[in-house]
Amino acid sequence: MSVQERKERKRADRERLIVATARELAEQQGWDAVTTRRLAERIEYSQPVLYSHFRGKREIIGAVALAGATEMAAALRAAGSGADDRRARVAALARTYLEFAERNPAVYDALFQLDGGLAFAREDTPEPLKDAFAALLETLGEVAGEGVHPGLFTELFWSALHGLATLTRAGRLLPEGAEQRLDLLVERLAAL
Amino acid sequence: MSVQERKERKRADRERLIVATARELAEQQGWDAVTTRRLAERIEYSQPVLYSHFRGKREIIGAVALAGATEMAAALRAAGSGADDRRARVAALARTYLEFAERNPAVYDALFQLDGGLAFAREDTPEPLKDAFAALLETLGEVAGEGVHPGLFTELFWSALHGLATLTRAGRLLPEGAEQRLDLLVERLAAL
DNA sequence: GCCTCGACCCTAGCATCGCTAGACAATCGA
DNA sequence: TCGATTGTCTAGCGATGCTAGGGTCGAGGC
Repeated sequence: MSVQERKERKRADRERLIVATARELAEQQGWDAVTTRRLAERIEYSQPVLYSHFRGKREIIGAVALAGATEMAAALRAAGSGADDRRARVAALARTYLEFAERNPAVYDALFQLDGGLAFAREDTPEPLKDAFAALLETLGEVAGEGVHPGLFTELFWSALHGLATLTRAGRLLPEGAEQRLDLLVERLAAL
Repeated sequence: MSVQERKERKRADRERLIVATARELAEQQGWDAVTTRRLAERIEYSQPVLYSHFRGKREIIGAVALAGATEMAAALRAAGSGADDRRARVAALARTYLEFAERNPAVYDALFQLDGGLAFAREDTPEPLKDAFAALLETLGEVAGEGVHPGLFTELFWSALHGLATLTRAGRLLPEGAEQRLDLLVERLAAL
């Protein structure tokens, strides 16, 4: 069985390599540059190998998204840990979210802009995605305010963050006002 | 000169036909289905004709976006006119925005998701885009609150709307809570 | 130690994409 | 009426996602 195991390990390694390479390429040159040919060349295999791991490009994007979600959840949890009062915690959370989006645009796109074939807001939603939302909920749930459903409030706050992230990166909002918009968001939306 | 004029008129007609057809096709089957071949076939001309009007597919998307922006601005202005108090006006504005996004997903994508080669938040931003933002500003500016820059507040509110629109349509948010999220947004963000 | 068989991977190719060159036809001005 | 210009089409280029089919190489039985 050792032979079998070794093979499986190599396969798993290669799959991780594919995902990591796709992410790297996407961050460097954008998702448009992530073609199956280029990706295959970078991992030093032929194209069909990709299709032995994933159904198609969509699934590769989905895999990058899942890996990114795990990372994002961790970052969001780390953000609030240092702060003492709720206001600072919420502000840190929001700032961390926007920073993550800015520093990992390709991953952010894979998560929320592109079609990675992932299910959202459902029973069969992959665990990392649920967990990332849970990370938001942990901090935001306690500033939802009297009689407001924590989940619903988190969805709204998240939407605002998502809007800021995407519009800023697409050049629809100038980066200059970013800090002020963030302050205003926390000030108004959170029930402190 | 009449001959010249007739030609120019025909050209302009055809250009409008291209934009309208692209929009129609995109709304029916999504932007992926809007290929230069299919579009050419629908307008009953060959592909190169498209390139005599537009530099490429990007510009066609941009043209659809501009037409949509004009329409959106009109819808947003009409939204607030009926309401008497500021709260109702803001709520109507937000509802109209989200409805427009839901009913014209392809146009909304052309405006804010896809690359139509348009300049935003700059001097040379096309008039329709500026005007759509101005329509938001007219209603939202007066609920920005004491000492808050109206433009900045509008940007934030817009971001929230944009986040709600895109996340809902992408299946990231369930439509069930839409009404409550909208109410909460208006309640919290606007200084009434 | 050899030989068979199956897992693995690559070459080659398909349909489709955005875009363009060059030939052809129609129309205008002289 | 003829030449030139304008307009349009056919055909094709490179690139895309994806797949079929053949070949290679190593594991396991004798």
